[in-house]
Amino acid sequence: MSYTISEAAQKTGLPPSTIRFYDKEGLLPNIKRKNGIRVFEDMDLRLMGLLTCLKNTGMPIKRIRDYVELTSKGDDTLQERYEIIKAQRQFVLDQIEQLQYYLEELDFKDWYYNKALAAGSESAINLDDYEKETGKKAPDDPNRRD
Amino acid sequence: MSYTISEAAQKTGLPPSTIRFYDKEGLLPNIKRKNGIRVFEDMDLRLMGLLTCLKNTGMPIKRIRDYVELTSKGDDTLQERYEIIKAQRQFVLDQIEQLQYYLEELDFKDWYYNKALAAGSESAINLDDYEKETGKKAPDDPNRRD
DNA sequence: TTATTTATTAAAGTTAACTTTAAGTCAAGG
DNA sequence: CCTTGACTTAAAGTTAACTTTAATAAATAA
Repeated sequence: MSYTISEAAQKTGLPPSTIRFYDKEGLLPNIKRKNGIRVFEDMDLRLMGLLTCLKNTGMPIKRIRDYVELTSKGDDTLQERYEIIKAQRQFVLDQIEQLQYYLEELDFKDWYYNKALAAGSESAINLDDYEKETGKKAPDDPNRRD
Repeated sequence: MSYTISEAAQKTGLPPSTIRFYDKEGLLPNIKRKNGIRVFEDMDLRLMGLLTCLKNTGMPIKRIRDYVELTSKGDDTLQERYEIIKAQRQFVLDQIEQLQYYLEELDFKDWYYNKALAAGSESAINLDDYEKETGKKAPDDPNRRD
């Protein structure tokens, strides 16, 4: 199945301008052309899915291009490509861990505002209650007056 | 306890230039000054911790400033601040979910390159093996030739 | 055939979040 | 007192990842 750029945009969720930008940056090698107009195949759409994965997990475009270029060089580059994927996988694991840490900070704030709203004032809050009520340790509260 | 900007930088992990930038952007209200020089208190450092949490979970600086400004307006703004925190908390949950989805794509790639390296070539890979070996569904592979 | 829509390019513009620079001020050690 | 290092500001510069513009060409509908 073949697609125009606007169909590819539809299918991938990327605007046509971004697809052209990625093409120009070398992220989409071997896109076919018919009278100068890009013709996308399913393989291209699947590649864009991988690009989106790498991009949305924080890989810079330069590095994505490196990966794509290695891919087109064939089996000689398997090890190098594997290292890139492994590193990115670990990077995602680290990000999840960090987000889970930040989530705890926000959980505390959620508790804090629930308490404050129930009492009508922040000044009524006893931070020790957080550990008593949730079993979790309260993170440092910016509003605490030392 | 009081700190200079470089001590605050040390403690928060933010460079002094960034702390000054945040101050200028209104993210650090009421920083004390002594002869024009900033004097940071523990409360300020804890606020910076919250800023880092909000920033690193994707909140734009403008919105962080809104939140900080509401905070300094007192109990009248509790509900509004709570909405911001609730939304950010949900945003973090969504991010974690998305990262877990992308992780599956990278898990597949990890499997793929292990197989390819063992066989010495990508062409030897049978994608059906992924589901057989891991019980997980293989995501679309960009290298598949339809 | 003509009009409209969709495609193309190169180049310039945008945005967020800093960072660097330059010129000057303050504080501490010798 | 003088030098050295840390602090100050405003303003300009940087970077990544796009987006917009303008001018043009190809495809599609009437």
